[in-house]
Amino acid sequence: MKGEPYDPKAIEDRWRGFWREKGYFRVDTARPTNKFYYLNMFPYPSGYLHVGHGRNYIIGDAIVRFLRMRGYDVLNPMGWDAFGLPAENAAIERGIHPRQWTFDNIAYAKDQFHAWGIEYDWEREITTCLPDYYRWTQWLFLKLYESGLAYKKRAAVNYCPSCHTVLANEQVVGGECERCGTPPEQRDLDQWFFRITAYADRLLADLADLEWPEHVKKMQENWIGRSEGATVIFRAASGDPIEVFTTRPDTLWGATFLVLAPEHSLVDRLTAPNRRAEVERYRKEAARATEVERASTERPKTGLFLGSHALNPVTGEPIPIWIADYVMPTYGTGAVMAVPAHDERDFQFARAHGLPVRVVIAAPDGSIPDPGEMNGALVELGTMVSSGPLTGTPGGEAIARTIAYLEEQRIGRRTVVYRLRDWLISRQRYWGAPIPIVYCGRCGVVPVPEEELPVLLPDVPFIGKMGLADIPGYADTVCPRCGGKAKRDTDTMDTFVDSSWYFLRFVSPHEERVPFVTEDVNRWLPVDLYVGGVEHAILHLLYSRFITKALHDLGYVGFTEPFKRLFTQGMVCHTAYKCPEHGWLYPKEVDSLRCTKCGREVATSYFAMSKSRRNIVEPSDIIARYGADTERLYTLFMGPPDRDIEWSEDGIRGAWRFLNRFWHLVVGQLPDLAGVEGEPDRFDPAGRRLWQKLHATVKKVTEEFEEGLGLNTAIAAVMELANELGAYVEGGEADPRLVRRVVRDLVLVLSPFTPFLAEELWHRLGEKQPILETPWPAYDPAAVVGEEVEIPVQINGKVRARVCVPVPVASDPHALQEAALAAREVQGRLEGKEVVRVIAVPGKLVSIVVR
RNA sequence: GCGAAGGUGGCGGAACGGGCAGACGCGCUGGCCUUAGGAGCCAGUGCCGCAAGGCGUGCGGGUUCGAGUCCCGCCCUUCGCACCA
Repeated sequence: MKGEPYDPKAIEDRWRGFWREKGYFRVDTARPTNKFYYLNMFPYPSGYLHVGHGRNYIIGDAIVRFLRMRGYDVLNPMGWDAFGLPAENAAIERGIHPRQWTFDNIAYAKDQFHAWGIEYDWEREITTCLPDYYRWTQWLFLKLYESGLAYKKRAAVNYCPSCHTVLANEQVVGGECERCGTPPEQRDLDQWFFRITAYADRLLADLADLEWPEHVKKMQENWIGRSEGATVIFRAASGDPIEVFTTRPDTLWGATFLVLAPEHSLVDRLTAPNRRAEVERYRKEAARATEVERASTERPKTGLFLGSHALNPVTGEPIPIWIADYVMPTYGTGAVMAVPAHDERDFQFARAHGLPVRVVIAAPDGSIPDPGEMNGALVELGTMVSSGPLTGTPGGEAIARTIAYLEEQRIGRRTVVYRLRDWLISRQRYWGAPIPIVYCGRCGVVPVPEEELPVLLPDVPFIGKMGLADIPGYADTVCPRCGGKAKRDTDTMDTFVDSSWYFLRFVSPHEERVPFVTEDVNRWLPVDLYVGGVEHAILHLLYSRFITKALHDLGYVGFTEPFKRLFTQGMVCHTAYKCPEHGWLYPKEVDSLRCTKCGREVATSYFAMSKSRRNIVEPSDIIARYGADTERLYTLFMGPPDRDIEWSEDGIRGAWRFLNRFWHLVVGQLPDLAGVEGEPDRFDPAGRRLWQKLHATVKKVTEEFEEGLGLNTAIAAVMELANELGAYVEGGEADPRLVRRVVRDLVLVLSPFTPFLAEELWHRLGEKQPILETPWPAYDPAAVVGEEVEIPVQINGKVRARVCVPVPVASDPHALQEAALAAREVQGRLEGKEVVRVIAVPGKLVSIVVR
């Protein structure tokens, strides 16, 4: 290859500083004319960012550059989710303070963004671990406290013994601690909760209006888990009322026993004296079983009779009361009425323990099965039988009429139950925002007055795993109300509280009197496009929605949803090597698929990049070899942004080669383009094809940015155009005005993907106005269509010929049909055949059926 | 078990509301250039076949002039949820 070589290092060093100097990524939030709030989920600063993290921000930077060229005032801020356990754990390992570890990482990550050509308005930077931010996290806590949405209660909570702290329900994933994989223990502790359940119905209903991926909405819907049914009151022989929740009140006449969770508060009172020892033993075992064991469907249903009875409120019959660990203490009322004939779990339980089965719903065919013969529950709705006054009620009305009956008889009521639990936010760790509460012997629980915020994290040398309770003197304070001696709450808040409102702070990050200015956030939010990983589908996204709604109800914001449109990008996977003896290996520890330490064969597999699997690719290596533009282009090209993709060394070379070809193509044309002005107006056939391709390409790229975000195909389209331009200039007789126009537009449409290369070539083309001040190229829909189209002709369903016809002919069915039938190739094929039918689809094809 | 997404060349992946399957890129093959190549350039590349032609989008049916795309019945993968009463 002749000519000046493509030197990404020199080019990238030249332009990186330029964009920052020009302040292209700053926006005046006070006076937007055409606002767009683009937001990437902010990173947790845990060491350096790898190319997988890069994907998120590269997608964002490309979109933001596009939007700027389209004339939007784009707010595209960045910050750091800087509190949290990993910082403490890393600090313990390295013997340094979490603050230092965090700020070192932040400094490094900022350099990485800069190297990638990803620019933000760093004057808007938010760091959640700084007092000027967490002061407002504490303010948020106080507002929720004042309105009754933050409360403290003693409850059985998940405690992670490895992380030394309690966890929210959402942070127990598949029965394990979300962070470290340890199964949490149940502990009875006094903890702070946010009353997210008060918003369950709205969190569910408002999903409908969000432009979010369906599966993410579904996950939230499942998590909230609404079910409709009835509460029914049974009365124990002791006189105690036992409330149960059921979605099938119509089966009440078939309830032949009750089952309580072992933790149910009435178990003590309902246990017969002679069964007490056994019951205690069972309860202990249930408490010991992990959540996963207990929730396993495989497990046989164990249970124990308490030795007492309750009355079925509609039949008046005494039925036995059992406890069983398949009944969850936290769902519904923690007690169920068992209807073995019509519920699969109850059926299994009844069969296992010899309990009676009574059929009260007819089978779909109208028959009434013999309970002794049944080998499964009859769960479909059906006509009620043997059900006292409601006997004969058809399945469609059964539930509603039973509820009406229960309400009339005052033995039950319509009830809606949610699976969602209140959000447990206390954490017994150091690196978080202290809970701004004081406990006074005289005044009780006293919130720290707003004007005394922030309650500062004590600045102490970091000596290991500890919470604020371990720091001498921290808890000692005076009561803000009476001035007497008092103790501070020694817990910090879940870091998801920090991130549940940061998108508000970005609009006015330096505001010192309030966390955000209502008028300003109302102008900028909801976020127009929020991009991040699907791993936050429930946690962060649900919490943020809740906090937004709460702030709305308190009058602080005028909107009820934080993120109008959500896009979840896929993860970047890479080969991981595992030696049977030495565990995960770095690629350099593997030679010919054998471990260099022990020579044993290693297992290879693909996983999302992570430090623990030692399969990350470092951006600095890639940038040193190929430049940031190549990494950016490859990252976007290798697959659809919402899907997981596999990083490949060969693939990145493809991107590198394309940029080299493009560079040489454009640089090679520069001498011919000097002084060329004006738009092309007359075309030869090759020129006409190129002209059409140009408009089609601009259209394609524009639409991908505006709609589906299929940036991989947008890049493919740009490559096609570049290839065609190459062929056109090779072909001789090139019109310099056309070449100039195509080169210009190519550089512009490529600029969101490879901004350095684009800016350099743009400059060399003699353009005075930097790319980010230049409008995105327009396309002419008429030119996209072109003047002639090739129409395939099918004979009996197979493509046998192609005809080239002018557009007006192609769009007229009759003319198209005639043109196709007249074509020589077609004629030859039709000889001796009878044409049965001809279908001409304008602009698409002609299909001929022959016999 | 329930729900969602997906299954297309050797690989990553294209294909707007039924209308040319395999765009773009990787890899591979052949050639050119080079002292050299993990560089570059040119050509080829779904499969079978010398060819004409035939076969091809997980499997089996169906609708249609025409199906990767729609319908019915399965299989597999991934991800959620999972004794939720």
